[in-house]
Amino acid sequence: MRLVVADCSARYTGRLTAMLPRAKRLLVVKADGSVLLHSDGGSYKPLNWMSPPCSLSMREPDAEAAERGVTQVWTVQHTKSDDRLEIELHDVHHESAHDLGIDPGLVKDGVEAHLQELLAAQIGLLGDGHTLVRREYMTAIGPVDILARDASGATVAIEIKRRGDIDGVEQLTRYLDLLNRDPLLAPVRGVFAAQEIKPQARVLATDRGIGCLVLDYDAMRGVDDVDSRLF
Amino acid sequence: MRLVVADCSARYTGRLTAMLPRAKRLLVVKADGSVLLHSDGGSYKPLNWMSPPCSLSMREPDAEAAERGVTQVWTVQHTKSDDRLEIELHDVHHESAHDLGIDPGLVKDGVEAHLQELLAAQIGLLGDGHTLVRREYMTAIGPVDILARDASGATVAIEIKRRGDIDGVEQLTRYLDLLNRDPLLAPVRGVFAAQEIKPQARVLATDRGIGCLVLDYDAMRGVDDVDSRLF
DNA sequence: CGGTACATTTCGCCC
DNA sequence: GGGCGAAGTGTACCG
Repeated sequence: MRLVVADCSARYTGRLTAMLPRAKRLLVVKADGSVLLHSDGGSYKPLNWMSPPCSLSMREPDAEAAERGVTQVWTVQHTKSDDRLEIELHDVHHESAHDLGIDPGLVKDGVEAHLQELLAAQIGLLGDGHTLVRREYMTAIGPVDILARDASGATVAIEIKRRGDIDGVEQLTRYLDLLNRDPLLAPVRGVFAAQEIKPQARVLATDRGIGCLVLDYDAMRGVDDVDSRLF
Repeated sequence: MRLVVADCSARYTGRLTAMLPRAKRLLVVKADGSVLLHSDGGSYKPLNWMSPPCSLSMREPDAEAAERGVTQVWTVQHTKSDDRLEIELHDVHHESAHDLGIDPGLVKDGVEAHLQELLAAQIGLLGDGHTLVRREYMTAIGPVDILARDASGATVAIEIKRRGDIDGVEQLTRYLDLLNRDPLLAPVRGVFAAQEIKPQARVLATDRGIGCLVLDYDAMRGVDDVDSRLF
C-alpha cells in the first residue's frame, strides 16, 4: 500500500464524467492497483476512486502541464471497461509505502440470516398453532424466506427484512402470485416481518392483504438460549 | 487527517456485531473524528469504520491487554447512536498527520437527470407525434419522470433508468395504477426507457403491456447541441 | 458468468 | 428531520 498526500486534481470518465478541482488530499494505492482519493471529511466513500481490476501508470507531465505546476500524472485504467481516472499531482507533502499482507477479513453476526433463524425457531410469534414448513423454500423466481402453516393448515409465506420498505412488499407479492398458482399450496397468505416497517410499506402490504409483523431482535435473541454465538 | 499503519484488531457493535482479527492495516482518522480501517485490497469500502458525528478517545491498555502486546486502545463512539468501534493497536509501523483543509468537492455530469433532460428534449424518440406534458409529474406516491401524449392524444407515462431492471418496472406499474384512476388522464400507457434493459425486466414489462425503449446516451447527447456542458 | 438480494449501505433531494 | 430513490453502488450467493 502506498500513501501519498498531495495537492491534486482529478477527472473521472466512464459511467459518468466527474471533475475534482485542485486541493490537498490523501491518495491511497492498494496492492491490487486500485486507487482511492480521500478528502478530510465526508464518509468512508472516497471523492474519486478506481476499483480493481485496474492498472496504474505514472508519467511526467507534458510541457503545458508542467507549466501549470503539475509534477506527476497518474492514469488509472479499468481492465474490463472504459472507466478511467486521471490524476494530476502538484506539491507532494507526504509519501510512504507499506507491506500489509493479506487480511483475515471481517466476522459478522446479527444480520437477516439470523433473524430468519430466530423466527423459524420461534414460529409461534406468527400466532398460536403455526408450524414451520421450511426455510428458504425455493421457487422459480427465488427463495421464500420462511414457509409455514397456520392453525387451520393454510400456507403462510413470510418475507423477512431488517428494514421493511416497499421493495420487500413487492418481492413478497411476486412470491405470493407464484405460490398461489400451485394448487397444493393455495391459498397462500403473506406476512411481512421486519425489525422496522416503513409506513408506506405497511400501507401497501395492508392494501394487498399482507400481514405485518415487527420483530424485536433483542427479545428474540433473549429467548434463544444460544445467545453468545460469536463473542 | 491522521494516518496510522499498525497491527490492530477491532470490534464493532451497533446495527450488528463484527469482529476484525489482528492484522496490519491502515487507519485513517479524519478531521471530523471519523475513522476508516483499510486493508490492502477489496474495494473503496473500509473493513470497519465509524461515520461522523462521532468522538474518538485514545487510552493506554489495561494490564491484561498490555500483556497481549496492545500498545494503544481507541474507542470511537457515535454521537447519535449506540454504534461503537473499539480498536486495539499493537505495533505501529507508521504515523503522520496532515492538514488538508476543506475540499471544493466533486462536479458530476451524465446521470439519470441528464437522460431525462435529453429525452424530454427529444420526445419524438417515443414515436412520431409525441408531445411533452411535463417532467417530474408529481403524484401522491412520487414523481413520474416524464408525462407525454402520443399522436392520438393518449397519455404516456415514462420511467427512465440508467440500468433497467425489475424494480423500475414495478415502480412504473405503481404510477400507472394510480394515474389510470384519474379520469382526466386515463387511459395511461407506460414506457420503460433505459440505457440498458435487463431481459427479466423486459419480460415483466411486456407482460404488463408496458413498452420498452433503449436509450443511446451518446447519440442523444450528439443531437443535443449543448454537448460540451462541463468540460 | 449472469441474475438477484443484501448492505453498519451512503448520498442527495424534497417535503 | 424523515422518507424515498439513485449509486461509477460493492458484494455474496446461487443458478
